[in-house]
Amino acid sequence: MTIADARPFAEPLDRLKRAGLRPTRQRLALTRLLFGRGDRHVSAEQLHAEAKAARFVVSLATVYNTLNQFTRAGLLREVVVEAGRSYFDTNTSDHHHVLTVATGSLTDIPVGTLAVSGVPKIPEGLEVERIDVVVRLRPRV
Amino acid sequence: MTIADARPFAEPLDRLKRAGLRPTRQRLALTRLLFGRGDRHVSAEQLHAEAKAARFVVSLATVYNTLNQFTRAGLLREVVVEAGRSYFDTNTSDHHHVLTVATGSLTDIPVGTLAVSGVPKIPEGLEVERIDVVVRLRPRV
DNA sequence: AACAATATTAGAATGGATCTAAAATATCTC
DNA sequence: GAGATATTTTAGATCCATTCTAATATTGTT
Ligand SMILES: [Mn+2]
Ligand SMILES: [Mn+2]
Ligand SMILES: [Zn+2]
Ligand SMILES: [Zn+2]
Repeated sequence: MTIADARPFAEPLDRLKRAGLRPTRQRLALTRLLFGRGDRHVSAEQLHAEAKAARFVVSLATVYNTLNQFTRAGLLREVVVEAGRSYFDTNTSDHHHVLTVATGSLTDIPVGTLAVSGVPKIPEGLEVERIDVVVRLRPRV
Repeated sequence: MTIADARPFAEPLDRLKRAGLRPTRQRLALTRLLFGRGDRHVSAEQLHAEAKAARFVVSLATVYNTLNQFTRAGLLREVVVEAGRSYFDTNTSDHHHVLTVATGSLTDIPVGTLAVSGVPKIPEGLEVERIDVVVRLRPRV
């Protein structure tokens, strides 16, 4: 067991500090909710509701600010699955997703499982930032 | 040259009729704009502006209605690349996309070029509806 | 403690998308 | 073609996720 395992919040907070974000009460509470229980895919509204349920009142504006700052700092990844709603993913590794359209539930495909081949030549001056793969599921007919 | 080549609007309109949609003036005009010049990826706002520029005034509500009806009828495919905006794709074949994030421009990857392997087992009662792949490009550092 | 920098917040504003319900148009029946 | 019926179009209202504003609060520094 490493020190990181024993203090699961230490690493994100270190990265926060390195990103120039002060460890405020709000950011600490949201960090605990986000990173306290394994990989998650949450919307801003969901996280806001969770904070309220945990008796930690934080404004929706701060939830959005924090999620966007964390994303810019590389602590989170934004996943867009349908127009008008985005999920924030605590798993920032290079992985892909399965979306059950009917329920809106999003799950990870383990890293290294799914592979993409035959990516076309990229125009001069540009490079691949990321490849997003979403496997969309529907009820079997 | 086949008859379909000579009458490029005939096929979409036939499909429209088969889908139970009356060929109204608005739907005809939008069909011409959508399918008149090769594969396209347009937003509702864009199409609305194009109609206005072509001196065919149509309400934004009708543009949305039409795009959604066409999508349900299989004439168009909806592509979600960023939260808050969706594109309608006149290419309904099984293909993938390259997104230049900085400009928002979306281009097709030719069918058969890009391949996805290692899709995980799908839970009982569900099946793959579609696999969306978006190659996101950024300026080279 | 004093000060400057940064963060939080309520509420307003934005913008894409959908809804409403009344007027217009298309199709059907005779 | 006339009249009846079904569908479509439309302006404007409404929705809803997200961002913005600008006033207040907290944080880090000296
Ligand atoms: Mn964002
Ligand atoms: Mn839609
Ligand atoms: Zn994920
Ligand atoms: Zn396409």
